[in-house]
Amino acid sequence: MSDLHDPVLGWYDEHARDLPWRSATASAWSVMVSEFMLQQTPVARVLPVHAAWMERWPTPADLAAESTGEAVRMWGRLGYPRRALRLHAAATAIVEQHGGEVPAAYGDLLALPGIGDYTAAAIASFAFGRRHVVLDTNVRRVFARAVVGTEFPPASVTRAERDIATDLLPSDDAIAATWAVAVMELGALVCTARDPRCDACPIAERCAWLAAGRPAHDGPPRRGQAWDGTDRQCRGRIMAVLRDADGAVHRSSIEAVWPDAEQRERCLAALVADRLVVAAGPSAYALPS
DNA sequence: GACTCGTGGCG
DNA sequence: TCGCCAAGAGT
Repeated sequence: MSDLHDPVLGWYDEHARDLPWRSATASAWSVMVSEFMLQQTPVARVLPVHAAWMERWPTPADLAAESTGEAVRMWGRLGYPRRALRLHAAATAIVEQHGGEVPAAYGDLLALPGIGDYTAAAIASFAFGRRHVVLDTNVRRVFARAVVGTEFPPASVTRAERDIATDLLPSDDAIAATWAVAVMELGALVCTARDPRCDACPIAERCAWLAAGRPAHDGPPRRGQAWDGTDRQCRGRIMAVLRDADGAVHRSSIEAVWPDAEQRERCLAALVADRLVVAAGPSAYALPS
């Protein structure tokens, strides 16, 4: 299995994108901000927001000193704005519990809001060069194809996947960290979900899926995410109104973007419960101050 | 495990 | 056109 290392590492050395959070001078905070923003969000959309964010809040303390509403506003249209809330909460915890420095230990990272197994391993690995299994959707797809021989990984992370990733993880910390980002990059650029570029793949000769003739996914159909008319669409409309306003907005402005009163009120209440929105008077709402 | 939670680009 | 998908986490 370890004969995958050299080709992947060599390919990465030649083809890695020059992303800001990968620069030699990038801070751990920059890496952490990028990981929050990249959760379920493509790199191209993260780039400008990450740059603006780091310009305005170069350290965790800078963000922690701001209101959560400003964090949500700066988050812009990245989606899943609760991530902005969690990033703000994580920055606050870093100031209060870690002297303002992003912790390097996986366990300390995992304890922060908005950080799960993937993000904790990613920050420890990418920002601090530590040896961790970094299992994201890209890595899972690469291993599913190259090692298992299936087009896609299971719906949720399995023990078998973790075992494969653990077996393949180089023993040296620094090499393991590069390996982690290299496999992820291979999944993002070559071993893509749709239309993979096997002709450009450094491990094509060792890929079980390619050797099997690229068999199509046969498991249960992977259900897509409904959107039209959902609460998420409704919440998004409401958040857009509040983001684009200077201060509080009258409820009539919110009513204008979602005709279904029952759903609108339910979503508004949920947004308030989530602390993404606060009531600003009897019939006005705003981002939290 | 199954659901929920935004947004927009691409084939 | 429209379904699929993008460096997941929390409940």
